Amino acid sequence: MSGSIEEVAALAGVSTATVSRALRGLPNVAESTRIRVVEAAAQLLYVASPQASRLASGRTGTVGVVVPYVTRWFFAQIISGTEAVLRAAGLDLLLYNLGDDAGRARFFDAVPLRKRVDAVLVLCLPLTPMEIEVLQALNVPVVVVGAAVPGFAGVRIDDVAGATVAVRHLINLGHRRIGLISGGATGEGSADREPMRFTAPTDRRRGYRQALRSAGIPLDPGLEAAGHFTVRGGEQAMAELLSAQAPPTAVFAESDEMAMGALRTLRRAGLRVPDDMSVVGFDGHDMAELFDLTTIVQPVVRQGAIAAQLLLSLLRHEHPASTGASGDDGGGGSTAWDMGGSVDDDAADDAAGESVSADTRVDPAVPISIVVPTRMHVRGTTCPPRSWGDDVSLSHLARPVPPDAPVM
Amino acid sequence: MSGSIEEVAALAGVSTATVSRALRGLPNVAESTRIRVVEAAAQLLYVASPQASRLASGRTGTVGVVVPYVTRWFFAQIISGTEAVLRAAGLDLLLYNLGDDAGRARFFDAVPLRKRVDAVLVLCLPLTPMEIEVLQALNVPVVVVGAAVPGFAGVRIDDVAGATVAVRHLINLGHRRIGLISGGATGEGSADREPMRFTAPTDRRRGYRQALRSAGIPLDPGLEAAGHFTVRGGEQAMAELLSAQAPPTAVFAESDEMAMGALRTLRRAGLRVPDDMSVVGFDGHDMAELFDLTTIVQPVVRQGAIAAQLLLSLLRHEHPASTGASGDDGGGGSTAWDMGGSVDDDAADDAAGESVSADTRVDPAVPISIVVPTRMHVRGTTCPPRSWGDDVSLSHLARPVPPDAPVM
DNA sequence: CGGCGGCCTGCAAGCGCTTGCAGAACCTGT
DNA sequence: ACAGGTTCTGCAAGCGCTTGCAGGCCGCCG
Repeated sequence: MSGSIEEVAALAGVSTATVSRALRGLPNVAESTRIRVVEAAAQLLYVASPQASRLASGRTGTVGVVVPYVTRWFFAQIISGTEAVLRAAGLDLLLYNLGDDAGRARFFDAVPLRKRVDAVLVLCLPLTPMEIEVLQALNVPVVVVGAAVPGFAGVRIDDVAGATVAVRHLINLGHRRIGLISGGATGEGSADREPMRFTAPTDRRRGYRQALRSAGIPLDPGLEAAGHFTVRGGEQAMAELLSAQAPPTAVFAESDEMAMGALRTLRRAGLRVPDDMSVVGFDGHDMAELFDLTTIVQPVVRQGAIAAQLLLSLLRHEHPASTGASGDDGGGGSTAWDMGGSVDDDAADDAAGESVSADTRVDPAVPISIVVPTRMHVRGTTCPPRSWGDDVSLSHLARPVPPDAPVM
Repeated sequence: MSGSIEEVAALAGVSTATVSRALRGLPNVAESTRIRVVEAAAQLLYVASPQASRLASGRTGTVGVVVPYVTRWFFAQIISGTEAVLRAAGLDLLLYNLGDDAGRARFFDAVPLRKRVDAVLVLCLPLTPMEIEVLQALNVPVVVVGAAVPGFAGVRIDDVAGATVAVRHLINLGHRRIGLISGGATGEGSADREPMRFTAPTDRRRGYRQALRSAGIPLDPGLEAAGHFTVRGGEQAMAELLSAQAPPTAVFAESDEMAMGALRTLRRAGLRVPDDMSVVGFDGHDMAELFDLTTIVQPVVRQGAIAAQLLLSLLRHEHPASTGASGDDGGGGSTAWDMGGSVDDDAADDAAGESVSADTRVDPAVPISIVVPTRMHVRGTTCPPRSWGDDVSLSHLARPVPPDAPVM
């Protein structure tokens, strides 16, 4: 097909070694030479063969991205942010779509990543010890988005805090009977559970409970309904809550999709939102706006971008040994950064911006963990309970909490 | 890292050439030898270096997938179908997310695919002649999904027919003033138009008009509103239609997302659906069910899968020369297959199943074009017009058409 | 029994780059 | 003017596979 490095070398009157160095911008090439080489390359429309470079250099120039389902809004968003950053850095992205439990097992059995990637990005999977081991055996940097996995660097939000803010919002509106629509695994062993076992549901449930507790509202197991982490799951959970003998006046759904399902059930039941029932979601799904849904917005595209940047920085600082925990500092914790708002963004996103600079690492042995902030977007699905006073019996127990009070 | 082919060769007591052949399942290896080699490889956990194979063989084992936006439901679905098939075939998928016009230009300028892929899959982009040329210069098979591009093989639905079915449904319900919510480019030159210029809007509009015409209903430009191919676009277009002096009693939206936007506008305007206004969408979006939206469902994941299979078959039959049009048969048309329902599916999907077998090609010189069927899913957003008879003046013009009459 | 065609296997020449090492050319300071 | 640096550049040895070609070994036909 198109020319090889030798032709360029010949045309520029230098050796292939010099062409290679010049084109890659290595420092030890005279500027005049570089210009000659670049021009020759341009003239021949030369593009280096990635296969050859990879073989010779031992770098694959590729990052593996492991995702539960590409089709889910959330993951597609993250991939989009990741792709932009990786491409800008000249890296290829190798996509692995798990699909289901079987696919997940197949993936971790076959480890199709061996010799194919320089780094791995894992989305939202709370990895099992065995899976962690498999990834570590790859001996490349690993970054996890949307889950905290011991030993691996990560980017995520604080689900507990986000959920707390959501529920506190409802409390402040005057609600006392607040339901939870949870995406957590239902029957522990049953085949009906959410296959990927995301950690978000658990954490968000924790945030829900915590908000209630700290407001002095007793927990009521009858106000917690669980289902799949999907629209349908939300529909069913809401139905379950409605059929309770003392239904809530408001619900917190652990995802926007579940919240949408809940809204549908409510509409079918002839209940009005927010008059009869307030609903809060979580995630900041594109469609949430369409439902005028109050929700906790997390920067999604940006988490993907940050994760990619983190990966790049790990790739640059590639240190021999230590692909996981091996810290000689006490404990095996991780360095956590809470990020305020700030600077530039390659991939445009919803909220404020963060960035990870190249040399921000604290201690190479301790994996970095970046926590990006969420914010509440109050829309039209929340308002004070219909007949404020219904819950008089409880209301004296609740102490109002300012919505922006520190969460923990 | 892990062993090389030589170690396997040594352990199995054969040459590296034999290991290579044995592991790839080439025919000329004695079965006993193959077993020994396979065992040795397993014992050493040997995995061939893709970089080395690729360099030596000249095949990249990679397919480039060019997509307007990964974040759009539709494209994510297609990618999912494609990924499954390609992975099963042992091919890697290199994702190119265009993002916007600038990204598109950048892509076709730099042609980042050169020397990197054995084939290219392009999603829904009506390619310009220049873009076609660029892809042809790659000299690899190209398959286009969701658009008919002369000279390239493709997989798509019949948008005109689908839209016709949708509108005919409304006509049969008794509607005579039927609006169109179009995603077509608004101001031709304006920066406000849909950047990617998909062909779906144009074709679906054509179907809309055709259905009206063949029912003897005169076209009314005042009943056609255009906007972006998004929820917001649908919102605005619906608002435009409502503000007309003689609003329609039903609307056909060119996508489910636009239909959702339309529903929102209607709700806000206090109109009830379907009583005051019937709405039909197009695509079979996951969320459509949530809105109980009547829509034209197209198999999306499956189109991605079929496209991948088509690509595989092109890769297998790789014929020298002819990467595009070069047919010696009269005309430059393409071989079109209309597919009925049938058999197996690697990637599970919505409706019936199709499959492309390896040796179905008619004439290597004429690019294959596969048309998959759509079907209408009638849900709750359509019903007869409120006051049947409002349009008496027009109704005598309309001749009812059975919903399942042949479309063309 | 010689020869011929098949079947397996090994040899070795790449595939097109990268990079350690060494040499050439050019500075610097003394 | 010379030793000791710097800077550039070229040499050539790989990187780990694939594959055309040739050769060895058999079995079988004439």
